[in-house]
Amino acid sequence: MIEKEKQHTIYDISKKAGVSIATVSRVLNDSPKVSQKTRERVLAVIKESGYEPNAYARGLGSGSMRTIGILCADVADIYLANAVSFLEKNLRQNGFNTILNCTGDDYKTKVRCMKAMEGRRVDAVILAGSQYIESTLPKNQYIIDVSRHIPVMLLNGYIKSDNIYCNLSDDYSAFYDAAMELYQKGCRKILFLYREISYSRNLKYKGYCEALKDCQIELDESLVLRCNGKMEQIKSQLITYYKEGHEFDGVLACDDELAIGAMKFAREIGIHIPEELAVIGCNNSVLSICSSPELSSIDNKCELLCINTVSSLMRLLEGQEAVQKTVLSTDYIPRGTTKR
Amino acid sequence: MIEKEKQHTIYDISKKAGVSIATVSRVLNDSPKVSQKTRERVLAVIKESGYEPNAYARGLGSGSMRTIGILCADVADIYLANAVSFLEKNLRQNGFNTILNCTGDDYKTKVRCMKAMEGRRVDAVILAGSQYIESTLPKNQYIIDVSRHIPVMLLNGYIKSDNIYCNLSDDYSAFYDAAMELYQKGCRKILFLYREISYSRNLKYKGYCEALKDCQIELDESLVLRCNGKMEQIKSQLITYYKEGHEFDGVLACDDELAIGAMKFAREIGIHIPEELAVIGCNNSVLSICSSPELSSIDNKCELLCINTVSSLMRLLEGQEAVQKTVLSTDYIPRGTTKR
DNA sequence: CTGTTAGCGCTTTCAG
DNA sequence: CTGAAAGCGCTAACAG
Repeated sequence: MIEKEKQHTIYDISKKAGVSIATVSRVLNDSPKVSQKTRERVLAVIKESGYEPNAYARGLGSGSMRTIGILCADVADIYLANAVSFLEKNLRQNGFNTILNCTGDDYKTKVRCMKAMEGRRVDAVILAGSQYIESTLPKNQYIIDVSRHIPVMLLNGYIKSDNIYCNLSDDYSAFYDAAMELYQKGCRKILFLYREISYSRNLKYKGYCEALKDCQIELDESLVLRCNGKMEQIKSQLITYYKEGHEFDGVLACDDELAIGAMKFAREIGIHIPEELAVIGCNNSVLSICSSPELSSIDNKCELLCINTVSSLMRLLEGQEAVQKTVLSTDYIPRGTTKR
Repeated sequence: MIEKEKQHTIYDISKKAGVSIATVSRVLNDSPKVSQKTRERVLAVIKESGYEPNAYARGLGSGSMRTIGILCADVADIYLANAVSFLEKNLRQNGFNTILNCTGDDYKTKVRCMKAMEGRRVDAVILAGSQYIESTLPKNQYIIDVSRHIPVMLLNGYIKSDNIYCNLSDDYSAFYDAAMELYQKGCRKILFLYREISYSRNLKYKGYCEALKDCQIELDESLVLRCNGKMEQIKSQLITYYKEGHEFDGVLACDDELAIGAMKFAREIGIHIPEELAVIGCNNSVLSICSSPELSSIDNKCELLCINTVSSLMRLLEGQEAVQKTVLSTDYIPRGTTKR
């Protein structure tokens, strides 16, 4: 273990440049009230010594370390990975760093991480993914608590409360339209696949139900199936389900992995896609173009959602107003699994 | 915009609990020299008021905010997303938060982000992915500079220098073996697909070359192809390449997406996989099981790499020694694209 | 334009 | 076991 070299402070710089620390601070913060000459001298010293201002001290002094907290269930999830990537890059362009927490689905962990973000005095927190919205109001209190201090941005979640700002994709319409699409392709028994109950899942489900209703198909609850785990498990779960005697000619899945799991099930059983079974996924992830036939999916405009979120946030942080709820419409991307 | 509620400080707590701030601080840091009674009283006040200690101030006082910086090219990349997910969860279990920067491939941005991490006085930085190692030594100076202050952990990169610790998968052997596998399946013209030149890519390439040599196949440089972009672009790039008259009966790709791009090319042209063309990818990502046939791939033990990295780091931060270079062997995962 | 100085909220000796 | 007080490195009035 080598000896840590001590890092320079503003005092070192001020001494070397022959000015006060205030002047150095002004230079660091691009204050206009520094003469060109002084500024240059200070900058030269800074460059030469490789000085980086201590962010803690800056944060303490100014009340902000220009940091945003992002919570997501797991960045290993493709959709969330994309979201975090867009968010982080956007935030950094605006001069903010991001602290990331992958909280998983455990409620206690979510709450703990959220509280910890407060301790770190982040300037705002972004909750990415609808997993953060609990079905009962009191369980959402942990979000509202934080919003009393700093803005909370929800990505694909909605809570109506002060200082909470929501950007979501129109999952309801997306699934209404997708179910309609399947109906028009001739499907009459449409399997609805989901993972966890979540705010977003419920909207999707409602869209699905409403479409069935409008097509005068009675809702068959046995066609609403919850799946867990990775591809292989999804597949085998469906095989079991099928062998129990359930029949279906269409699949509407809450994410692309579920949809591909269904395709793998079909291949194993010998059901033809799209002739005997049409499939629509969601998120329009890279997975959808890996399979063959390629998977029809729903593009929920992740990037746009993220851009909106960051720009709202920047506005808020500058003391301006922002819209509390923005719903973005989605695009249906037809591919091979619905071709007939 | 609502009024930000002012957050509690250690003074509020000390006043309410009728003790000095030093005592509160001791309670916060689990110091043994506080009487049980006092501790309980203080804890009660803390809980009741929802107080969270200010991390900046803590960092300033103690010299550490228990934060690790992670740089990666892009978390939207499946492999890196997995790595970041494993790293973050592991770090948090050890009481560390992580600041994430998706730097992209631009050298200047990498350097800037690395310097910024110093300013934030992170306790260490982890460079995830071999994109951070430049081919010429002076360009790696920016990494060495930081390592003078804090440990730098490389994931899939190697620089021999003090206070830099490297965990890598054995890409050389992985690709040597994979090329051998293709040879044994009868391939004689093996296309090597890569994206950027990187430390890892070079090892893979060496493995490929060495295997060819041992099989007494002369290296055909026209079979070493650099691809860019997403699946569609990879596919069309290969179509062009093929139409230019290049022939090959095997593909060895530096990541799964490239491999699947090759599969899509083959499907479009009408080349049968695996009969006429065998394909091996790398990373054993979820993509490899989405395609049909499923893609043979190389499992490079991402999780193990991350666990090792974090545990080395924790050891270092406690002042203990750690191994400077650890190479993990990989697993070849045979699937449908190499079945003959 | 520049310097002085009082915090920011916590940690950490040093006394008691 | 507990408290007082000196920093930690920077920001932001306030004076000049």
